[in-house]
Amino acid sequence: MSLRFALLALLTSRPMTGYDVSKQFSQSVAHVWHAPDSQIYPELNRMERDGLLESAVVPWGKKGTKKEYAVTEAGVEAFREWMDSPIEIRRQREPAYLKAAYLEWAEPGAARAELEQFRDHWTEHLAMLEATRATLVDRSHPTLARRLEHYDASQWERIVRYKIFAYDGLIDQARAALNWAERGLALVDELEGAPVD
Amino acid sequence: MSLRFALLALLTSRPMTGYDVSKQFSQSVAHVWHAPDSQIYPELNRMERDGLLESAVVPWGKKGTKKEYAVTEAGVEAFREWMDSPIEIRRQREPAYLKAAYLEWAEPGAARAELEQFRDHWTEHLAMLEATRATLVDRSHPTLARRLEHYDASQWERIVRYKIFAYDGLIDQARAALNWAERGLALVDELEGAPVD
DNA sequence: ACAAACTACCTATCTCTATAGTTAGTGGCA
DNA sequence: TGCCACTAACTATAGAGATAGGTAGTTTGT
Repeated sequence: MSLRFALLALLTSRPMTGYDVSKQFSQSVAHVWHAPDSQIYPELNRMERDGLLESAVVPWGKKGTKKEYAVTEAGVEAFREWMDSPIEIRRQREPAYLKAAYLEWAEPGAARAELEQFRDHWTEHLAMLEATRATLVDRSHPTLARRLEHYDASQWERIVRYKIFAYDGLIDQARAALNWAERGLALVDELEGAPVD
Repeated sequence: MSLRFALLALLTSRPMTGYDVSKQFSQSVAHVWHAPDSQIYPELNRMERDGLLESAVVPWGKKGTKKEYAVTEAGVEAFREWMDSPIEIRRQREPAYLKAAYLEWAEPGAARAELEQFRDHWTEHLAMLEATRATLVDRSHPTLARRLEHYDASQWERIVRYKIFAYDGLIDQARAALNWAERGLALVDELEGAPVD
């Protein structure tokens, strides 16, 4: 159900076509709620059917058209209602930690490769999060900039601080994961002997 | 797909009935990979069909019977193969962080309630993880104790250290989440004014 | 003039998850 | 004897999500 609200969150910044949504999504909301375009298009349709969005057909080139979605009053209301209702707690589901608990079954080389892959993934992810956070701090983030236009300047600080707060949480998680992977690599070296090469 | 391997991991400690699995599961493997019994029973059947498990019918009381599952050679092989293959990276999907990014839409009271609920959940979860970690350190964890029986004492240290390592990672994540929630509550107070009460 | 890359918008299928049941025997106790 | 909690093992169903396609028009470069 969160996908619906992730899309509403994005569309409150400005009306967009499905294609825009699926592109913008991967650069912002997807950092907290990933979804592929094959989920986005049908969900936009359902949201229009449910009255949360309304669409206008916009010409594109000579023959082409595209559909631009805008959030309706009902959509804003639904989003606000979701924001004010308690969050669902997600259950732990982490293949990396599952594997870590049974690492005595793995070949030392495979154990090392896993942890390195995990470390590299989080290193990259962390860099992306920090870069995005920086564009929030200096307000150059395109979606944020568009969003602030609807508000009085007195509200800007408040809006930006919440977004930075969310990224700070993601960055903490990424740092913790990274640090854990490093310790894991040291542990494998200690228990299995340093790699022979 | 990880459920299958989570079950295999648990069943390598000793043969169990479906019921035992679903009970033990919630106290150990579920900390890294949660699943309800309605997923466990059908998956055990499929695993038997695929030759990873074999079952023996055991009498229970006067008329009752139960089915005890044991991991087959093929099951051990499949588990080892999974352990040696690269992990799938999970995509971010965190409703709490999604909401946090748009907290300017929430009523201050609702924002506080969310963060308090999140904090309380992680406080409780952290306590459970730390308690479980302690039973690994002193080797009183029942599943661990049964598992160690199959191994030479020289291997015990190695096996236990990996399990503690996994819990250390989970504990780090829980601490980071908790700390983030506390900072969030302070931020709400700063931006929306302290609660009137 | 043509290809390649990009914009736009889906569809199909399979698996995974969540939620909420059902049926039946066991063991204890009042 | 009846009741209740527990053990045991599912089933049914709907919705979410992953993966892998497809089709058609547009823009840009050669």
